[in-house]
Amino acid sequence: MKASQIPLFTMKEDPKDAQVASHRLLTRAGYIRKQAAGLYVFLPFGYEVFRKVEEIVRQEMNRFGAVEVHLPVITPAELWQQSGRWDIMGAEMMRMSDRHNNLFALGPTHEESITWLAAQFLQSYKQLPINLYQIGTKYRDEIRPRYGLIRCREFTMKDAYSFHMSDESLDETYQKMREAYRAIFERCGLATIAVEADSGNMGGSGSEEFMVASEIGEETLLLCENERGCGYRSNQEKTPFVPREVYHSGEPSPPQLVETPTQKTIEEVTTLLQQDPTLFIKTVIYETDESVILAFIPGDRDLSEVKLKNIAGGTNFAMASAETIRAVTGAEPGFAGPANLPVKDGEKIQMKNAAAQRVTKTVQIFFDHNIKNRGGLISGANKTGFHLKGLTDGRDFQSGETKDLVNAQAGDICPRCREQRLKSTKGIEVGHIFKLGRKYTQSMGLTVLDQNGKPFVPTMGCYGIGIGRTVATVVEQNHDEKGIIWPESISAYKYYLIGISKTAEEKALIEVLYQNMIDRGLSVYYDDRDERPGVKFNDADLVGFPWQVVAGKTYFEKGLIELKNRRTGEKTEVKPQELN
RNA sequence: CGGGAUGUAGCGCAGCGGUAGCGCACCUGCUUUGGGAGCAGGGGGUCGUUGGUUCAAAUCCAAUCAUCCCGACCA
Repeated sequence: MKASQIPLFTMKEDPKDAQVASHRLLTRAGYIRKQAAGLYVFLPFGYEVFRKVEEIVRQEMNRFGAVEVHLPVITPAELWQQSGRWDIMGAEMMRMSDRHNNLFALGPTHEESITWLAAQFLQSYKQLPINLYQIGTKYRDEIRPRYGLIRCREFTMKDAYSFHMSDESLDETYQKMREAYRAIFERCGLATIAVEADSGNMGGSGSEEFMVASEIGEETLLLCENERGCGYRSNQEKTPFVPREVYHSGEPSPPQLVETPTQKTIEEVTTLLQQDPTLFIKTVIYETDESVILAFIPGDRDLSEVKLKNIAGGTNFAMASAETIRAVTGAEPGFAGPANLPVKDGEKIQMKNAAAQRVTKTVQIFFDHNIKNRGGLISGANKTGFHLKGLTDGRDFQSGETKDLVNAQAGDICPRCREQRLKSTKGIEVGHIFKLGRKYTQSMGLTVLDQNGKPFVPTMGCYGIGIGRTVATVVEQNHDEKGIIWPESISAYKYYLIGISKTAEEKALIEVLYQNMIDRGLSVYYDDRDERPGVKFNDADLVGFPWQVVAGKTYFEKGLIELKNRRTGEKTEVKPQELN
């Protein structure tokens, strides 16, 4: 292809709304263009790369036994209502209606759709296992689209869904998908880290995420430290908390009220009372449409919202409003604690919601493992302006069956080997594999007949890769101050041909060289613009094809071209026939 | 949705009550041609939108929309 056929869309200056390397460079080099927040046009080079990634994904999925289909982007509301996600998905799901006022959603994901499809033709255990996938457009009305292709509202995902008669069969496919994912990312030139992950609102049991280590990563990963480590890798959301040192009790004493008129945070109260934050009980209050949730955790640590949400369940999980806090503690926010709490676990209370309607919510109370059987603790007194000292589990409050509620962090003990410390790194999620279980097959009513002729509800797996995000993370990992450095496997073109000619005769010679390369089936982009050499060199570096071919003086004199490796900068003079 | 910031030519920006400007890009011509050329000429903007204040608004005020950054969702 020539510049006169596919123009370059390069820019000299960074667009001001692009913050991260991939967004900046993909825009400047003319691969993508933003049309609205989280909505991007793929320009010719960008679409070429996109299709290369897609093709690698397709090949590997096929190789590992998956079958490609294509599902509609517009999905009828009934499917979502059947699974119960029409309400749960909330504003993230873009909705629309047709001329008959039938409701639809622009599919943010396709579990319902594929399960509906499976129910159309799956009848017998003999048809299982089966793994169906598609490469399709998804719509998610993200609260905050960000970082160019990394977080879009319209994006392309390869999503695969497998159906099985047994957990063993699911496990087998799950392992195959894991291998396929490794192969895909490796072929794309991406270094990924597979970590244990939380399943989020997808439901199901096991799941792993494929992460690309990056400073702009939105996930925190915890890894078992160094070579002696056990290899444990997990998303912080999922990592069980194992404290570095056992939490000890404080001085035993009867409960004592202390005045803390303005001190609300743990930090303020520790300063006032001159006590270690580990002796505090931090109270965190959340609410859902159905319940008010109180969590009690060690004062020096942060609550894991994901863990709490998974334990508590419910819809529209969010921090409790000040009004709710007053309703359950009888005090202003900042003075809540487990002792003298006016409400009990499981109690139903009347309160007003944000729309000032009267609602009934159930109180749920959870204690972290590290509160159990301890004494001499300090916490809010459920009385505005006061805290309580000398609190003891079993006497002043009942921790009952405790939970893991705390976010693990770097420096904590590895929950698997229980020896090494964890270290942390930031990561971008490019792929995610789940063991989904029967959540969708059950709700969508998918059954097949088993060996005994009895109806059986198959179990499911699902496996996703963000195509555009993969492109973006490749750029995050492969660039320098001059531009992008594409791995050969997904570069739009292999060679960037720069002709430097002073006369029409010379230009004609380069044209012949280009034609020869094309005739030999080489992937080459010829910059035939009438620009000065410097302009072309800079654009070649910016768009980042792996090899630059310069045809100039040495070509006219000796018939040799200069071959430059974009990554290493290494230059050699070769005969054109040597290119492949 | 909360907190912060920004909307002026394709891109990056200045102007902050008195006729709309700069650099790059673009068009024409000449000269140039191995790391973002020079000269000369030229085209292009209802100053995000709506309303207000004023003799006069890009500029002041209000509302609204959009975009970006920081927090809760996800490939």
